[in-house]
Amino acid sequence: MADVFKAIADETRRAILDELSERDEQTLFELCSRLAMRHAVTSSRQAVSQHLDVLEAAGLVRREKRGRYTFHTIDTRPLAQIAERWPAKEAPQ
Amino acid sequence: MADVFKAIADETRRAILDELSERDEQTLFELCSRLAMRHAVTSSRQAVSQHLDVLEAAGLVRREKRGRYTFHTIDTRPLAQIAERWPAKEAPQ
DNA sequence: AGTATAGGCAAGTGTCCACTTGCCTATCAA
DNA sequence: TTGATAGGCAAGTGGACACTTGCCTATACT
Repeated sequence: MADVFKAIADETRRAILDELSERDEQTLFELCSRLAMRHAVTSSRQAVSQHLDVLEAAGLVRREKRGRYTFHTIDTRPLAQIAERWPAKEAPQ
Repeated sequence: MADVFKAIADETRRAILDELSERDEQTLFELCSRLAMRHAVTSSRQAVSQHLDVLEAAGLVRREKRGRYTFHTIDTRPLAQIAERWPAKEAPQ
């Protein structure tokens, strides 16, 4: 669970989640080009790949290999637990 | 908003939010002793104070000074926006 | 006035981490 | 089978940040 907090602490990884949230099942190269064009992310392919390692370790992204392509899918379930950990108070003044 | 992600990336700061979520309106010294006893946090007073600076900058903690005491209050509202940013998909398989 | 309590300010240190660089492997098309 | 595409592996580097240390200020109590 601590991995989830570390994962979303980085701006580039949040942009990756944004992008995967718009369009799922992207390959690494696809992600790189779309991040550059639509999210002003200039990171290299290796940098994005390392970010995907972190996101996968946190359970926020799943990888599925088919032939020479690896598709990436977002999994938002770990994020739901964050708001549940510190519940809103009953009566805001 | 980026400050919120940075703020909750740290284990000690999450423990501070846990503690304030259980008991609000604590002073710095009160927080330090309760963190040590109940959350196994061994950080110094200065360390906790610096963490509270970060939490305040993120809008997650408010400070209120009365006399020689400063009381700390949790504000969970910024956390609600996290789950909203990456909405859950409609039909999980 | 003097002392204890509650807390702030600021410089220094060590560690983690994002990113780069260079090279290697695997799959597919001609 | 040669080349292009898609991606992995690993070492090195620079900067951000959590934490300490030392000293200072302010409020309250006797």
